Amino acid sequence: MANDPFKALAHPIRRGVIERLAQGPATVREATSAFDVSKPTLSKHLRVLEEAGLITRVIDGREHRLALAVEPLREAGTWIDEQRGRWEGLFDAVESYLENRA
Amino acid sequence: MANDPFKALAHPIRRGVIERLAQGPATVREATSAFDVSKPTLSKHLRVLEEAGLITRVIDGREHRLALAVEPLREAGTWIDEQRGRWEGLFDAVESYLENRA
DNA sequence: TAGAATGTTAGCCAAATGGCTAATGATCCG
DNA sequence: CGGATCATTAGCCATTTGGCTAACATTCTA
Repeated sequence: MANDPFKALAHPIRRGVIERLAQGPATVREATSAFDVSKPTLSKHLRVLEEAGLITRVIDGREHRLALAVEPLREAGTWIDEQRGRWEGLFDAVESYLENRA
Repeated sequence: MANDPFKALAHPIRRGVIERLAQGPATVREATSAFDVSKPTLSKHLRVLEEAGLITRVIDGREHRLALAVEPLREAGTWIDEQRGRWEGLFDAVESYLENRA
């Protein structure tokens, strides 16, 4: 459990759902109406997001209320920032390495 | 061309290569020696990273010098930050929605 | 020049991914 | 009750992904 969040972000529809949920919680229908694929397909995408821990689900009657879970998103963002930060800390070394290693 | 960077980050080996390159440019061997898979497999992973624009390659004799290309990484990081930022801007609305919608 | 080193291509294969339809479950409402 | 609504499961299929071995191309070096 708590599957790879990067893998979950790999599909455009799933990123679209995240974008929708970032503007506020929503039901499945509200969160997915923008995408032109079948309901079962969307259901699968939601499952992937849920298993990655990126969204939470509360069942309320016949509706499922989805909400963004920021923590895994934060971790993913942090990972990216770290890599970028390290890289940008050694810009001197880079060009010389690429052009002509001593 | 300039394929989906998130998709490229979806595999742990590819993220590992990014981590290695964030510490400085490296040859293929240097960048991949930590991973216990065959050379052709690694070669494929590098191709994915390159097509996503996440790394650059300069061929120098028999060695290929790899370097991180920060720009797509920055864009991915920015996307995540934006979603998180929006979400965190409406924490009041969230709980009421989840618990009891008016 | 022969062999070692670096890396890629070609081709194969099993498993995962992403789509679909049909059917099901559960709930709301007239 | 009975139909409409919201959403999922089950099962199918084509494509993609990620791994492998074998073979090749290039370059360095003893």
